[in-house]
Amino acid sequence: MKKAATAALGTSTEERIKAAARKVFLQKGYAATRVKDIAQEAGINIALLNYYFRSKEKLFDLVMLEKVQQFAGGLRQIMLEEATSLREKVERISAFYVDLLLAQPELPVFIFSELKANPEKLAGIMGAKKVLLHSRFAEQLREELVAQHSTTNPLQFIVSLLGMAVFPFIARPVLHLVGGQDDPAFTALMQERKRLLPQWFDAMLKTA
Amino acid sequence: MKKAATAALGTSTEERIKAAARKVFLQKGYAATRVKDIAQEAGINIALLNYYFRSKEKLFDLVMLEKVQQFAGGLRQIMLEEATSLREKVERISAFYVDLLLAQPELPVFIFSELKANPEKLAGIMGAKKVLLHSRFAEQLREELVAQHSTTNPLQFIVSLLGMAVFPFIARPVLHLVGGQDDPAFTALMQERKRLLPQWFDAMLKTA
DNA sequence: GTCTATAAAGTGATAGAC
DNA sequence: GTCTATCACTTTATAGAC
Repeated sequence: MKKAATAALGTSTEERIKAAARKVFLQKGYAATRVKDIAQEAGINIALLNYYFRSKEKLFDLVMLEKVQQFAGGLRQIMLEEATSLREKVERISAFYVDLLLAQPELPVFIFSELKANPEKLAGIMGAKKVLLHSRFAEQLREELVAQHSTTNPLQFIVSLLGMAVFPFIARPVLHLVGGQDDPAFTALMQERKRLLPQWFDAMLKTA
Repeated sequence: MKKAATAALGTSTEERIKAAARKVFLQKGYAATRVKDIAQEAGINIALLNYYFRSKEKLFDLVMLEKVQQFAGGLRQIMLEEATSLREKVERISAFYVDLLLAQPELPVFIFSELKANPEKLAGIMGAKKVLLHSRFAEQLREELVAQHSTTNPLQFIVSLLGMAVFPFIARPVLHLVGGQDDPAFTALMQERKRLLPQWFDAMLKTA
């Protein structure tokens, strides 16, 4: 079988290795991951892993970039939208993180833990500065605060919203002490937050 | 100099190693830490480190336990208080985390990252289940929600409050893209949150 | 208590056969 | 493309001198 043909399928060796890398890196982080574990998970050996990706670090960089884009890309897109209202943006951000993180609960700890270990590697995450300060979302927030005669920094609201959306997944091991390991209750709580967060955000805005 | 006399000072060898371990483990996490780095930081060698603490893991366990107690102990104490009002508890929790995490910004990522790597090691963090469900704070929250004719799970509010308090420090590398590395602005923002969080928490409670 | 030297095992990466 | 064998290096821990 030729390279191209194999790669076109969902199960090319290269893709199997990448999938294994995603799983192991997200579970253990870069430093605790052994290349052997990835190879084993992919059903191949270390030599082949290096044949495809040259080194552990290069393979990690691929995964890290992909995960940062998943985590921040959706947020960025929503915050930059020109047409949607402030309220709708908040609803979409809440739903985005609940859905994303129910599917990949390990994502936040992975992202922030590896980001701290390598602050330079992703310097200026997708124009984070612009998004946080000068996105349409930030503008709308400023407008709303002016209308409420509030002088509070809009960043305070953005950080709080993201904290409410993301933190439960970071503290998940603790929350699982209440309700067991598989925990359908946890999922239900998170789903309910799609409704709660926008409602709360509104109320916070009105405390000028 | 005798053991006791030396240990009584703030700079006994044992304490110097522990201090170095705190610094390096918090900065890099368990897996990425090299015992050599700790020894170097303490101005001694690996043999002496093992003479005092037997192994890297045992030394780590000491640090981890200490940090978990710092992080969760203060919260636990506040939440269990019988006398203080709900509002005052929220104020104290907000101030507690702002002060603690301004002094040790690396604490949250360290705690949750290592907790995920070792969920069993700290099974039942200081009676987390009791604190989250049956503390005086949880009771007061339930009472308040009943008064508001709300059926929302009190846990939703607790998780949100902690998220708003802790998350900014987890996302600190990103927030530092706005404002520079030393960033007095970050400190000011966090200080302001001592006032904002209780105010917001009140408003959230009233959205029944 | 503290050090030097070294053991013992692990780890990432490559050479070379098929 | 994929494997086995192996290298070069790191890392934790200990033995033993002082």
